[in-house]
Amino acid sequence: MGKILEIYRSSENCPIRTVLDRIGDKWSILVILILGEEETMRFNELQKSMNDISQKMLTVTLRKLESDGLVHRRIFPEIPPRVEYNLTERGISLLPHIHSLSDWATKNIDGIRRSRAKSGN
Amino acid sequence: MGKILEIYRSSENCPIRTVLDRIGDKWSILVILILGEEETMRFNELQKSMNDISQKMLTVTLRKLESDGLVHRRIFPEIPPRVEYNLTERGISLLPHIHSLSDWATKNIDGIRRSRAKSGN
DNA sequence: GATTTTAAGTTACTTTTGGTAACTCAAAGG
DNA sequence: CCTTTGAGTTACCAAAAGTAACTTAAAATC
Repeated sequence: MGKILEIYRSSENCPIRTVLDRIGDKWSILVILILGEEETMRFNELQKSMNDISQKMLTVTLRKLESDGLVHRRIFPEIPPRVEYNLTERGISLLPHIHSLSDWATKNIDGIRRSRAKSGN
Repeated sequence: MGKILEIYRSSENCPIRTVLDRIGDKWSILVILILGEEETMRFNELQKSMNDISQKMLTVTLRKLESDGLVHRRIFPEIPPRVEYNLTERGISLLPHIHSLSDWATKNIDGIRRSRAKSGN
């Protein structure tokens, strides 16, 4: 029995699940990757660059990332409002791991699509 | 504008999203990590080691992983039935990336918990 | 000076995904 | 003949994600 499995069994306090439950949602990883490329972005810029996320889901996603200390939110007291987002130190430290995942995805997507087709999607 | 963002914008065929939409669900990464440690496991062994997944969700998760060619399913024609699961080559090639993510999670969990507490969870 | 535009959200509502509990199947054991 | 066993289904209920319309206050347009 490996170390990871033992941690999992005490599932109350399992770090991996605590973290993955959050960034394992539909949009978080995407936001982190985008902010990793663009440094600083405003709300609408982010939304356009994701191109199919709703305002509500972007708000929810950013608030979660903010509360985990992965993304920083800076409000300018202007009208119309201006809010800028960027990765925190912690968010930046997560980037390479997500990049290695997305590199894997790019390399394996053809094989995966073929598998899905065989099994009737 | 980086390469990744351009790929995202053509979101129909984006490899990263196609893959993450699947393994970004609640249980897939967990199953992959466990099968990475135990080599071969039966359905009920998997369920016990996850400790709070329902039969239905384990079935659904395994079927998706199978159809992506990440997990192999071997049925023994016995009664009561016996079904053994293990990672495929492709599944094994994904393991190190998931491990690096979970190492990050372990290192950062304390800081993340502190952030969450500050923001009122 | 009334109307529209603008950025960054809310709110109320619908649809999809996840979760629970009970049921199935066919043979072996008591 | 009734229960147990492993690997699931099925029918049902709750939670998360998605949609469309609304909000807010100033500045720009008519």
